[in-house]
Amino acid sequence: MSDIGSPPAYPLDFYARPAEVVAPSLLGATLRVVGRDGVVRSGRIVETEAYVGPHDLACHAAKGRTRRTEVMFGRAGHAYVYLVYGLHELFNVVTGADGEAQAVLVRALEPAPGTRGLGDAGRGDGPGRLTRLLDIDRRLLGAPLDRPPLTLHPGRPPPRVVATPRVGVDYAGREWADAPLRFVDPDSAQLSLSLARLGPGGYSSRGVRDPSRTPAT
DNA sequence: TATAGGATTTAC
DNA sequence: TAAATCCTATAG
Repeated sequence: MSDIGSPPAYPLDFYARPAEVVAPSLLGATLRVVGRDGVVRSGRIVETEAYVGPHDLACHAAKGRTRRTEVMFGRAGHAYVYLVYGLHELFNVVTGADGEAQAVLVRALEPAPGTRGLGDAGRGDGPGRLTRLLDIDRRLLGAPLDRPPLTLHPGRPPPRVVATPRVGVDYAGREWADAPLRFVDPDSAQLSLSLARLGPGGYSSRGVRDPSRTPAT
């Protein structure tokens, strides 16, 4: 099998940096999966979130080291996949030094031409949608990202990157709920939430509190 | 053992 | 606006 047309996968030490550094650097990268049916599916990442460790109250590692979060406390560059709401598999990459328990959640990607899911899954604009599209589930928990069936490859970085608060973590308290740890390519049409353009170079995300306004209590 | 709630998506 | 659906964490 030839891999001509795509650069080699990132080495595992690429991920051994802080999550808030790795997360924006993954925008534009290509995530590739060999599905259970042997079909190769891939897409260009356009939205990520950083979960920076046990002190981050939105991070699963804040609950301590459990069987579910065990892989987060391990080596960078491995997959942390878990089930939310009893329905959706969410895909993360472990980052940072050993034991720091950080991860980057991949929230949206643009499907590569020809990439389609097993059923009718054809969209990549959401953390649950993209895993269904690429056939990612917990069978890949702990899998390294530098070899099949799961690989991440350098791609064309977006011209701009916008940071916003993370989605769905209001329970974590204001400090962590408001921290700008979500990174998006604002020029992509495949984001999990739409961005409203404010002006040249200025963006605000729907659902994101405007700092110039008084926060609702 | 029982119960509540979640890094979401979809349908009514 | 609520259901779908199951795993984890916490309480008893």
